[in-house]
Amino acid sequence: MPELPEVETVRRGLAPVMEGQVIARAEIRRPNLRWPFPDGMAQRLAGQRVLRLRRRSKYILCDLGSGETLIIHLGMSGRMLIHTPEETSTPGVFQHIHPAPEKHDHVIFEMDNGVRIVFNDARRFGAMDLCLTDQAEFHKMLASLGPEPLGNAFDEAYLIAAFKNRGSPIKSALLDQKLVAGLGNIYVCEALWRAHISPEAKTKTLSAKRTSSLVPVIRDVLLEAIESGGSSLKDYRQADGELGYFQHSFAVYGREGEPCRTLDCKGKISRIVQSGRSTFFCRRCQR
DNA sequence: CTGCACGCCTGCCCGC
DNA sequence: TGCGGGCAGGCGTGCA
Repeated sequence: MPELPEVETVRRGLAPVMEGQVIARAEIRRPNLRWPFPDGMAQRLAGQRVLRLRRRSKYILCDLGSGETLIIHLGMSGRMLIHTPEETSTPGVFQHIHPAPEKHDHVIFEMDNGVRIVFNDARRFGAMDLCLTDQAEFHKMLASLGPEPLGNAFDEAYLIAAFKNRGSPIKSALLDQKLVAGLGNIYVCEALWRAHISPEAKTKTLSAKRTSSLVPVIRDVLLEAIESGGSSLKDYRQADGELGYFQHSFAVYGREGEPCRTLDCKGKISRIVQSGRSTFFCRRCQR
C-alpha cells in the first residue's frame, strides 16, 4: 500500500474538496473489496456532510454529520482520484462530464459541489467500513495499532521499552503495526539506512543510544516524504492525479547493486528477503 | 505471547 | 508474439 506519507498526501488532497461538503450520492460498483462493504453503505453515506478527514496510521477516517465515520484503507494499490466539473463558456456555469468508469473503479462519491471522488483499486486489498465516530479508535482495524510515528507517544523511551526482550530482526519489528503504526517496507528500509542499522540486527541487542537514534530518523524520513507528495511506484497517485516524487530520494529501496549513498562508503546495496519481503540495505555501513 | 509462511488479487516485467 | 514465473507499497489467519 501506500504507506503513511502516501496516505497523508491523499488525505491532504481530498480535504479541500470533501470537508464541509455533502455526499450527494455514493455508487458502490461491487459488493466488496477485501471484505464486504457494510450493510446499506450507499444509503448511509448519501446526504451526509463530511465534517473532516483524519488519518490514523495508513487509514483515512471520514467523519460524517450522522455521527458515523467512514474508514478507508488503500491496501497495496488503492487510489482516490478527484474529478472536478469543468467550467463552461458561460462563467460560473459548470458542467460535469461524467467520465466512463474505468477498470477497477469500485466506489464513486459524488459531492454536492459536483466533484467526484473515485476509489480505484486493482488488487482489492483495500477496505471500507462504517462505524460510530466515537467508537472508531476501537474498530478492529484500528484497535491494536501502536503509536503514530509522528506523534508524541513515539519517543526514545517508548522504543527502547518496545525493543527490549524482543528477539526479532529490527526490520520486522518496525513493520509490526502494533509497535509503531504507519511504516511499511519502503520507509523501514530507508530509516534503517539513515540510522546505519542492519535490518538483520535483533532489536534486543541494540544499545539504547542506537535505538534512540531511530526516533528522529523515522520522523525525518516520513516528513520529507510527505513534503514530496509521497512516493510514486506502479500504482500510487496523489488525489489530484499527480505523481509524488520521493522515490527519487530513495537511498536503498529498489537500488540493488547500486552504490551506497553514505558519504565515503564504497558499498553496494544488497537485497535480501525477510519474512517474505524484500529488504534493501548496505552491508558495509549498516551494522 | 512471538515469529513466520501463506493467502488474498491483479498487473507488469523479464526470460525463454 | 506468447507464456510462465517472480515480483509488488498490506494485513489477517493459522500454525509451530
